[in-house]
Amino acid sequence: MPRLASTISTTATEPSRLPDRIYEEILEQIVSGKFSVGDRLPSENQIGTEYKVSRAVVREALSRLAADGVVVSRQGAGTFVHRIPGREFLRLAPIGGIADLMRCFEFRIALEGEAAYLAAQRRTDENLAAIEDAFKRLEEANIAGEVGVELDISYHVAIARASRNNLFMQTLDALAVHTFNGMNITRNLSLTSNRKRLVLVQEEHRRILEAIRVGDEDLARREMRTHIDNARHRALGASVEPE
Amino acid sequence: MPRLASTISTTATEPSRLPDRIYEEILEQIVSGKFSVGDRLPSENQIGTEYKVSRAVVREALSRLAADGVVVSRQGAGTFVHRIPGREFLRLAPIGGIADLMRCFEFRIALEGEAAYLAAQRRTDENLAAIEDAFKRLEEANIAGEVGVELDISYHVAIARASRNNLFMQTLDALAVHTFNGMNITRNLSLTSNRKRLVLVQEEHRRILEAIRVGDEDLARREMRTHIDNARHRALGASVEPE
DNA sequence: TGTTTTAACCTGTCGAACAAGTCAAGATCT
DNA sequence: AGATCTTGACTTGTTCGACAGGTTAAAACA
Repeated sequence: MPRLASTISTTATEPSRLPDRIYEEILEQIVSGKFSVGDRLPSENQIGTEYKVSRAVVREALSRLAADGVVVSRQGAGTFVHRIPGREFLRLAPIGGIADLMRCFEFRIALEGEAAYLAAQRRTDENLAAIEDAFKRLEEANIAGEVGVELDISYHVAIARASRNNLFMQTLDALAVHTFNGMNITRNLSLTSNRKRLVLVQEEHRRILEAIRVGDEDLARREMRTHIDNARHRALGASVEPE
Repeated sequence: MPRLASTISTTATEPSRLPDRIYEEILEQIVSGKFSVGDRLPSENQIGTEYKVSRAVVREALSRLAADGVVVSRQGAGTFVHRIPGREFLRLAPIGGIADLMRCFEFRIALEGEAAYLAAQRRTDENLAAIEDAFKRLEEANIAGEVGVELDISYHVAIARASRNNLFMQTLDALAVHTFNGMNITRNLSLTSNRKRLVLVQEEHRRILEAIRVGDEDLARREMRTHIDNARHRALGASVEPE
């Protein structure tokens, strides 16, 4: 049975009420993987001793975690981990052939279009810097003549992150293999058949980035949807017509 | 200054822990309009006296309401109403509080809007019949004064199915499980008190259904997005601007 | 060996006490 | 007379101890 850490975090953003601190400490321990679903937490008295707070404070924190569905308490037995937030809520079945790939593009148009909209609305300077960094790395891969699929994914993930809604991030993660295949096709073909195409793709990336930079939400959404729709056509043009 | 009601609800579905009961009682009072934003609640001791519970129980309940953003407590001054959620909030019993609920709504607007678009484009006669069946069942539940979360989900799932893209289905299915896992379904009864709202929601459902029937893709998307956005506002209600 | 009992431990609740903070009324100053 | 300061009552935040009700594993019993 893992023990909770024995000191309260001293980061500058910690809340001022003790129950709020203990809530976040315990939550962090659970999210970071120290406990699995079904594991029993230390007793209220033990937590109070470790963190040098009274049992009432611990109870408030645990009460909130219970309300969040993260733990369940059973009188006499203890408090158990019930659900770990932030863990992936979605696992997608493996895709089949071309038709599935097309469906994946279609899904990404909805998902990433909206993520770009929210990114334009909410991005922080850090978020923007991460997108710019990914864009720059893509630029370098283009110049070096490398495929850069993973860099392309990084660019898209940075935008999903800037949406500041983890559901978008997690869904994109679940789509990773599907996304990889789609990007792999389009970037390989662009490399081998037409360098002009890479320039075009990067221009689309640049347009999305600019819309997010200036905070034009509708434009960001539109540019992202167009970009993925174009990618769909690029992949489609390279393959046999689907059923 | 209005006083809280002096008895604990005796409905069959009340939670078993006292702090949970007090939480719901106070929340119900706030949602039902007994307090306005900025109003001060009775003191902890007063609430404890009225409900015949100890102050520790009251504190746990208020701590949760504070975490939901519904109240703010100032040491020495009292506890004040900060935000009044809509009635829908009572039903949804957000896991992780208001912020998580908002993220979920946001995500659904993106995905279900697009699913409705594709459903309008692609639905078969069978798909349409399934949506109509779900709609009819919702109608019957409304007439009978029952509220079926599962029926509502069924309606939305039937539309996602008509998109004929399994990624939408899988994702919304996972989201429903994620949202309702551990959800407190005990507040369904609160919804029966507002028939006007049920009529309004069902009209929105009907509009989506019609758009899908006639194959108007953009209208279907728009109506679905509006429907979920409205649901968001019904849940979150009027509020003081967040920090 | 299977069943029952028991003791240690756990969460749920209560109540008292003290610390820190708020705020309005009264006292004091200009 | 108006502005400022002081004070006391009240409030929330936290600690502590006690008891009630429940769990569970070990010990006792048949």
